[in-house]
Amino acid sequence: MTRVVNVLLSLPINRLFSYVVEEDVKIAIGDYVIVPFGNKRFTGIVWQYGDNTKRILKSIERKIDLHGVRVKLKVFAEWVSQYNLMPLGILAKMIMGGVIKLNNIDKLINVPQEQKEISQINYQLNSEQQNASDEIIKHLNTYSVILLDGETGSGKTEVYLSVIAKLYATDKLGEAQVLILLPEIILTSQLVKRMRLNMPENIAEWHSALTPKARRSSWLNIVNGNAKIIIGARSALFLPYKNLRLIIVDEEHDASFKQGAAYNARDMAIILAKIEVIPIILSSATPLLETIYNVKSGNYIHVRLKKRFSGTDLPQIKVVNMKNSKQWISDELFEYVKMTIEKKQQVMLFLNRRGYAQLAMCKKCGSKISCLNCNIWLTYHKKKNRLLCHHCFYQIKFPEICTNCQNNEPLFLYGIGIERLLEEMVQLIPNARTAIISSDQKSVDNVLDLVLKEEINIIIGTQIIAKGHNFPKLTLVGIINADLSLENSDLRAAEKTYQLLHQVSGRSGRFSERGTVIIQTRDPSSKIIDALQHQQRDLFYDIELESRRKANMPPFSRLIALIISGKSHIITHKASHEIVKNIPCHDKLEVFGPSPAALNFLDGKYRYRILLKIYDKNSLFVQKNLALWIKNIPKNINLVTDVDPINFF
DNA sequence: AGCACGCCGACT
DNA sequence: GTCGGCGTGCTC
Ligand SMILES: [Zn+2]
Ligand SMILES: [Zn+2]
Repeated sequence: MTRVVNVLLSLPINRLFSYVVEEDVKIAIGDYVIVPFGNKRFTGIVWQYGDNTKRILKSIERKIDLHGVRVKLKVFAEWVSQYNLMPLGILAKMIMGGVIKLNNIDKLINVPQEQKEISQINYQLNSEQQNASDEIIKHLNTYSVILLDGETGSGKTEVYLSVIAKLYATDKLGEAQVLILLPEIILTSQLVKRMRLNMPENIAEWHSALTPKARRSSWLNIVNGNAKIIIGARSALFLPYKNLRLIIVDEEHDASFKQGAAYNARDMAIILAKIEVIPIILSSATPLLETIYNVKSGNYIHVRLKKRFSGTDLPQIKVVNMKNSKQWISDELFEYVKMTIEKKQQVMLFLNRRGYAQLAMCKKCGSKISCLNCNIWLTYHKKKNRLLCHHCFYQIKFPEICTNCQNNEPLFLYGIGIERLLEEMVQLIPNARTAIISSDQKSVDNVLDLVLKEEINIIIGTQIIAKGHNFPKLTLVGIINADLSLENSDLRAAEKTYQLLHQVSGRSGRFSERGTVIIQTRDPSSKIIDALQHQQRDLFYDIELESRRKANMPPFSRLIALIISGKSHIITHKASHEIVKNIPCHDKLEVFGPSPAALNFLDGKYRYRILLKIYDKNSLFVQKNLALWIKNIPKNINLVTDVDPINFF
């Protein structure tokens, strides 16, 4: 009898391919194999046993002699694929970590596997850390979600180390592995350095920027169990751990855990913990609203980690009403900046808008210059003297005459971006030494260096300066437009503003004297601003939760967004309606749309959006039936699904 | 994802 | 005439 197996290839295909296993070949589920595919060869994972079909099958070329994928990881991969509506093959690729490739198989299987010694973990806990650690340790033997609720400066790393030490002490086989998931690549190297002091031989780093050699070494050590602590970015979730016993999600509120329409790594980490029946620690000083909701519902365990010297360094928060103001920088902010600089201290100004001006408009005919591919205005960048589209790559030289009416007066520049903010600051304060930290910069290290050397006294940024840095001289933070983040169609806009303020408060004057935060807003009486100003965290969460409850938004429902796009407006519009028509009535499902997407024309394509609201917590009704609903839409229509979306572009 | 196949516009 | 653009379909 010929044996047949179904193999998962690391291609973006949501199906398996059947192969014959030759008589003398030993193959088990989970094995890595090389197979012929088309006129090429590929690596894949034996996913299940198959039946002999009528079709003539090719044979498995050979098995790669490595420890195969465990059943629980397969279950996890299948769940992630189904829930997030992504092809299973993508998960094969992430499991293999870009390491199992045809040209380097021998570098994987012929390496001597020396067993590395496990070093003693050294740590010191203060009483607050000890309490938190004791509380977490109670839950180490089963699936549980623990919120470690504490400030950045409260020494969470020490708590992690103590919990990890306890885990190893109770692990008889000495195989336990711990995954620490971080939101951004830049953060990994800091923590890796810190952890290597403790366990020089047993730390593995994982993220997309590793060199092929480092990647291979980390992957092998994760598979063979030499790596005990794995510090990684989101893709580290899918690696074939030998014996994963604990997951720690650091800064669980961070938006980087979900990238665009892709899976949410923080949420998937919880699923992995559930499948592996292991504990997961979510750590943050400003937890997600959803996390707080789950704490209140008794689903998550709440462990508080208090800061030792809290109270003394809370900044003073001043709210400035900009409602009828014609200026970008209020008199209050100006006075404070001037004062701070005179005292030889540093200022940070935050404005989430790149470029110089939001749009350019003709003074005579009022025509505004927009992108040819997208339905948005072009942003003026003064340094380049160009108008750029922030949603595609379109850009033009700044025109000297209006293309609409040939008027040769200079175009009027409307709105403010960080370049213009910098210019105004320099005009207002002659001895300002400024630097920009913008989200389109590749590295901020040189700027941070200048800040630390005090060669800069005003930092202007679109984002909060790289985490994990302390600036003792930074005593004033100004938020130029607090309303901006509340209006950009983001489910977590209010939360993000709160997080920003919190980080900023922690940043400002952490050491020497009391810092000041100035918030400029057009709506100073809003409840959110009020809760922020008085740092009433519980009040903030209560207000936000109540507004979510009223709007039936998450965590009181779950969302799935469908973005339908195509080059023809009519066909795209028609296809969107067709999809909605195909969705059956269901008492736990509400359908909104189709409506033109917030970006209704992007990159040369018309875009419509359908929003599905699901009231059943665990139902996969949409995931299971979507293929049926979209079966008949034309081939030239593109569909993107965003499960649990956070922004609504 | 690749890669082949095929159909239409524009250029020697 | 044919060269090459990409839209479409298939890979066990
Ligand atoms: Zn004009
Ligand atoms: Zn554009």
